[in-house]
Amino acid sequence: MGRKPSYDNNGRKKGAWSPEEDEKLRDYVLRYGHWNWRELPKFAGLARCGKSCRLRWMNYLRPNVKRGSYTKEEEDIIIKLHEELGNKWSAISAKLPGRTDNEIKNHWHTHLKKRLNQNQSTTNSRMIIEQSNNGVQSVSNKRQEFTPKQVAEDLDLSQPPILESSSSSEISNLSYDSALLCDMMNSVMDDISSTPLEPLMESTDDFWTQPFLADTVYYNQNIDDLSSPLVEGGFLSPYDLYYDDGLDFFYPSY
DNA sequence: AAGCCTTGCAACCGCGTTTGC
DNA sequence: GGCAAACGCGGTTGCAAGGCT
Repeated sequence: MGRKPSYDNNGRKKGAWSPEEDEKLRDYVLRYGHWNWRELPKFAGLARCGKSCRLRWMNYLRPNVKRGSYTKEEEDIIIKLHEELGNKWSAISAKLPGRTDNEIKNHWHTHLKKRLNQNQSTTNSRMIIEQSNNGVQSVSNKRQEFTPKQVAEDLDLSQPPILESSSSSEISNLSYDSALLCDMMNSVMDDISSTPLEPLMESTDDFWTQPFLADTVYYNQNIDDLSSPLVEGGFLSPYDLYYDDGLDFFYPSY
């Protein structure tokens, strides 16, 4: 998948990345970090623009980027966070360890949005059928559209423990409209109420709020494996490296 | 088997924000 | 405060793979 490799007017390569390019970029960033994306490709020996390098690193090469299918828990978190944050994909990805904003955005457009739309249309269809059967139209039934946000608000998703403890008698007291909405979101709600989101989110904050630290940790673990001399690796060091005790990043010394 | 259509996702593009001078 | 460069984000596009006819 992806785009055909091509070159822009400046002779910079566009399109799909080759394994060799990936290797160059990965090795370079693991060695030196992303000190300046614009200049980085020159030093790394890549005929790419900095933006392209950054994107490739962030979405594909970065250590701990999780590939593969989403778990239901992850999908539920995305749905819930999308209700709260809208299309703030980077904010959503910050709560999902190993998932990138681009990946979440793609997954949303190709899977989750579709799934929600199906649930929505199913619910609306059921309402129409039941209305015609009963000949009854309550005020709440007149609502044209049922967005997940409305459901979340109606059912107070911010307090899952209450839902978890809801008894069947309580549910029976809900209005006709709310019951249908409940039905629509049941699968989502079950997971949200039974999955403690906060600990998961808290546990991921440390990693995601310190992405470069994570890179550096990876670097520290693997620097010895990159045994070839820097210049032999096909790229140039932008600076002489040195560590300041107690600091976790590099200082350039031009 | 061949052509067309749909799907999934990598990558690009434009623009707003942040940072440094 | 103003400006330019760099960064980061979100929307959009392009294309390969698989499904369908």
